Amino acid sequence: MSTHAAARVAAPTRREQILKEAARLFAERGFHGVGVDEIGAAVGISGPGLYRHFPGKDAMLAELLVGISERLLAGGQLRVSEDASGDRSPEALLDALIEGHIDFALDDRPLITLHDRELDRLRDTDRKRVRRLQREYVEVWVAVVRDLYPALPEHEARATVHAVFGLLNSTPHLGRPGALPGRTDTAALLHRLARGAFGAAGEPKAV
Amino acid sequence: MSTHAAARVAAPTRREQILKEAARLFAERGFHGVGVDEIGAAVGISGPGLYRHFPGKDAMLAELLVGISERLLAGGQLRVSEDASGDRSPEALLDALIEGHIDFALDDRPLITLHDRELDRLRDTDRKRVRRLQREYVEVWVAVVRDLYPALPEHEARATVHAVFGLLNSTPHLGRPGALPGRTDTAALLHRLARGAFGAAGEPKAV
DNA sequence: AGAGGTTGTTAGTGAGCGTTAACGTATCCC
DNA sequence: GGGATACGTTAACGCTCACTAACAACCTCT
Repeated sequence: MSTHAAARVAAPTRREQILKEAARLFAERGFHGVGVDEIGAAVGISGPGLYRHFPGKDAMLAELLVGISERLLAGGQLRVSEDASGDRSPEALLDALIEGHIDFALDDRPLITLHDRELDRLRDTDRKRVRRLQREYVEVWVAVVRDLYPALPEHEARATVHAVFGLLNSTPHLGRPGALPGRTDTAALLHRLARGAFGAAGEPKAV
Repeated sequence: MSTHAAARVAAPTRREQILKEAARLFAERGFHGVGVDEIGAAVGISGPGLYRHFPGKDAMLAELLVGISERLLAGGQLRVSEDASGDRSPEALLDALIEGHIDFALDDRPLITLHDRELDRLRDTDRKRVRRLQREYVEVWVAVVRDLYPALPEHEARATVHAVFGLLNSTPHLGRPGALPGRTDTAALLHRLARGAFGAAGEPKAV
């Protein structure tokens, strides 16, 4: 709307630059471990200039966490709704969810880190909102998993989903940014691992 | 040694009380989010009284993280060395590692949280030491996994181990302390999931 | 040209917090 | 009894850091 910039690659606005750098710094040193001066320096302005774009440091974290949660949920819901006609197999649906989550975990590693690390630094209202979005996202997965493995009790399905999130979100521990042996291979490996875990949950005897 | 106390249940010394409460508080609100006054209050003394037991706040975190890493590594090495005669199957050995890690993840949830969350707050020397211990622990697992699945390339084995750690360490997300549907069942489920993931890593075609 | 909005700047303020100082008290040992 | 030691206390210091105030440069529109 307000930006009549070239429709090309959508030049990153100042706000977006700030959010991106803040995410990186928060992930590296923690919310309390990063000063506003550092965030400003990372985008070329210094210190209190940030307050032209955000009402405070908390607001940056809040916008980051709410944004992540909303995008994750929206992505999951989109993939499920694409299957509204029910023509896809439950396996394919679960694969789609896994693939989407892996894309996210590989492309936005700082955000993944923040997502379960700095949630407690939010104001009550924001924290509740993020938790709600997270819960809804989990429920999307649980529904698909239980569709695929009807014999799996609900609480086990939920615990399994949380555990698989832990597995997929391990990407920040896999070495520094470029150390991965190829994004495609890593994604494929994580996918296999996740499917293996779900399979073990749903078909215990196969172990 | 210095404590000639009753051999009974080993009455917790002040230092141990402090470490336990500090671990809980650090896990709940982050290292920088907790003040020394709070830690003191949690053990019945207030504020600077802590400095009779620790040279500083950093030292508490360092002792916690080094302690965790050492216990994890020692536990893993012990389980492997028990098999020095080689009479146990690789499967049983991997199961023993998984079981030990699960016990740890279920019994010391705050420490698990700290373990990968507050590492960067340590002084260089302590951080390097913890990283070294963590790396050695990973290598113990990698050796066992590659023994079980010789066809698995080393970097994939290592990534898989990290991912399974993420899976097992998801216990803090499984609801508040008492909400687990029975410790035994949770442990069994996590064990199945981990074995499923390893199996998928080692036998890709089975998927 | 000049008013107004946007986006910076630097200097300062006030609160929080880790740490130290100075001081009390109980216990142990001779 | 009387030091030494262990373990607390409260008061204060000093630094960091989020945030505000006051001011300046540029862009746009009439």
